[in-house]
Amino acid sequence: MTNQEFLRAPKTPLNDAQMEAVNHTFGPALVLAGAGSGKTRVITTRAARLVTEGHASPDSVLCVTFTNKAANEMRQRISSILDVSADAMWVSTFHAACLRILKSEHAHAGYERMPVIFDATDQKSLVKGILKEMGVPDTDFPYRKVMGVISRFKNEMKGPEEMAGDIYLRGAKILSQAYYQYQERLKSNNAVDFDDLLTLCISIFENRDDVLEAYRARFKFIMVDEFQDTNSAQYRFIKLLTGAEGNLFAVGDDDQSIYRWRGAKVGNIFDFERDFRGTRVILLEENYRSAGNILNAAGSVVREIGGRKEKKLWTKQKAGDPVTLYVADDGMDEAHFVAYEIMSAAKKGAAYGDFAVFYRTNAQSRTIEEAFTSWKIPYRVYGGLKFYERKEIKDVLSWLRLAVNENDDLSFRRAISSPPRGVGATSLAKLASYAASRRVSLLSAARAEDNGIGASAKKELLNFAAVVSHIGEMAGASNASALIKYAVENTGYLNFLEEKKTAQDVARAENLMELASAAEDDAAIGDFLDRITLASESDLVEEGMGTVSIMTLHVSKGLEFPVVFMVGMEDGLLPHKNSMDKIEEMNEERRLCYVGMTRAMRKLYLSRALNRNLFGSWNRGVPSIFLSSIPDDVLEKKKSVNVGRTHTQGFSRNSRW
DNA sequence: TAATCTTGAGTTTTT
DNA sequence: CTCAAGATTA
Repeated sequence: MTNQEFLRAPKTPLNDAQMEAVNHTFGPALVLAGAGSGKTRVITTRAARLVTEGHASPDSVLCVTFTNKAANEMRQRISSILDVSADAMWVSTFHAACLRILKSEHAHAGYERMPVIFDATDQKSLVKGILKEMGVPDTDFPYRKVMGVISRFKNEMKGPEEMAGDIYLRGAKILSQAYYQYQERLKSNNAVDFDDLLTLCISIFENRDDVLEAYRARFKFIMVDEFQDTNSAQYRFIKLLTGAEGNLFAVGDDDQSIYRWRGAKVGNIFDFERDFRGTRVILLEENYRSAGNILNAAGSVVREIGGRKEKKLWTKQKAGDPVTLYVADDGMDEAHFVAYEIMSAAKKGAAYGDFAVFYRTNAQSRTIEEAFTSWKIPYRVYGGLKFYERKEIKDVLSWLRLAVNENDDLSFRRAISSPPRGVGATSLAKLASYAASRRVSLLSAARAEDNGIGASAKKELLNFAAVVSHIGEMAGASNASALIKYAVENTGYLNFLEEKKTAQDVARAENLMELASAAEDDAAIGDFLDRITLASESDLVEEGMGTVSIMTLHVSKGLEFPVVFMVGMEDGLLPHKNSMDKIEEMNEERRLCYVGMTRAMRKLYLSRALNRNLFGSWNRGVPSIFLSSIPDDVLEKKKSVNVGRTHTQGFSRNSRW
C-alpha cells in the first residue's frame, strides 16, 4: 500500500491466508481483507504469479481499482515482481478501463467519433442550464439533487422513461425531462460523463455478443480491488466480462464501505457467493499496520453494526500507546493541541510526514491550518479544490477542449469570456438561438456571416474562432505541453492575468505554467485531457514529503500514517448531523470512523471540543456516540491544557470561553 | 458588458 | 464565518 509497507513486504513471508489467496488460480474467489491485512500485496503477488507460472500472459489479466493512485501502485509492484514487462496487463481504474474499451468500440454505442469526457464541473453547468431553461424552481429541484438522481438511475442502467414511471420518486416527471435533456446535450456536445463510460460499455457488451466474446476471450483473469465500493454498474460490467470459467478474484472489506451515498453497494459482497457458484471465500484477518490498542479501539466502533461479514482482526504487534482522547475547550484549542503535539515530536526528531490530521467536513480544515501556520508547521491539504478544477486551469483548458472537439458548446461558453472580450449575455443568447435553429455548434454559428450579431461582437467572435482553429490545426503537430503554452499566450489569457497583478492572479499564472509541465509526458492533447479528467486529488498523496497531511476521513481511505489525529469527535460532526436519523447512514458514519482510526500505525489521537463555532454561532459539543464504544482500558483522556492560548498571545480573536 | 454588492446556503466526492 | 451565485450599478 505505502512505501513503508512495500519496503517491509519482501522480508515478511506471506501468512497462510495470504498464501491461499495468492495461490488461488481458477474459479471465483472472494477475499475479505480487513484493514491493513496486506490486500494489495495479495493482489499484486497473485497477478505476478499467474504470469510467472504460465497460467496467463500479461495481456490476459485485468486488474481494476477505484483510484489512479492505487492502480499506479499496483502496476509498479506487479512489474517489480515480474521479470517480464507488465505493460500489456490492464491495471487501471474502472473508468480508465472503460475509456480504453470505448476508444475501440464507441461506434457500437452510436458515437461516430470518440466522445470527450465531461467532468463534474461540466455536468454541473449542463444540469444548471437545463433546469433554468425548464424554469424549474431550484428550491424544489436543487441541481445537486438532480445530478444525484440522474447518476443513480444511470448506474442502475435505467433511462428517462423508467425515471418518469418511478412512483417512489418525488417530481419524477420533471426529473426525467431533465435527465432526457441532459443526455441529449451530452450527445450533441459529443461528450459523455463519468457514468456513461461504464454504462456505454455495459450496453455494448449486452447488445453485441461478438464484442463481448472478444473481451472475454482476452481477459482470462479479472481482479477487483475495494470490491465493497462497487456500484451496480461496475458489478454488472465485471459480471459481463467474467467468462464461463469465472476466474474472478474480488478483494474487499465490508467494514470499509463508505460510499453508499454515491451508489456503492456493499450488498455486492453478499451477492457474490450467490452470483458465482463455488466461490472460495478467504479471510485475511491479521493486521500488519496498527498497534494493538488502536486496532482494539477501532474494532469496537464497528462491532456494533449488524449484518457484517464477521471478521476478527488481530495483530502480533504490542498494545503500544493508549489511544489519546483530548477534550478541548473549543476548536482553536483543539487545533493548537494537535499543532503542539506535532511540534514537540518534531523537536525530538520525528518527521512531519509521519503525521496526518483527519476531519469529517472540509470546513474543519481552516482552524487546523491557522494553528499550523502560527506554529510554522509545514502541511498540505488533500482534497478540497482540485488542481484541474481551478478556474484558470478550466479556462485555458476550455480553449483546448473546444479546439479538439468543436461541438463542445460548454467549453465555447467558457472560452469566449476567458478572458472577457466584449461578447456578453445578449450576443451569446442570439448566437445560441441561431445555433439551435440550424442544429450547429456555437463555434460554427460564431463563424457564420448571417448570425445576426452586432458588428463589434461579431468581429470578436471571428477573431475568437480563428484562434480556436489555429490551436486545432496545431494540435495534430505539436505535443500537449507546447500546445498549452501556445494557448496560454495566444488567447490573451496570460496578458489578462498579468495586467491585473493581484497576488491571486500571479498564483494563477504560475498554475498555468504548472499545467504546461504536467502535460510534458503526453504526446497528444486528447490523451492529456482524458488523463486529467480521470485524475483525482488523492492521486497526489505521497509520503515522506516532509509535510503534515491533512484531509477528510473519506480521502484517508487506503492510506496509512505512523501518527493520526482525528478531530471533531462530536455528535453532529462524526456522526454527521445529516446522517444521524437513519440507521444505515449511521452505520456508514461508524465505518468512516473505523476507516480513519485504522489508518494509524503507532499512535492515534482523538479529540473533541466542548464548544464549537459552526457557521458563526457557538454550539455545545456533545461527545460522539462512537467514543462510547471504545473500551476505557485502551483510552487515555486528556483535559484541555490550553496550549494554544499561550502560543497565540492570550484570549485573542474568537475565544469567548 | 463588466465590476461590485448582496444574499443565501454550507457532508462526504475514488472517476 | 466564507464562498459562490445572482442582482445591481457604473
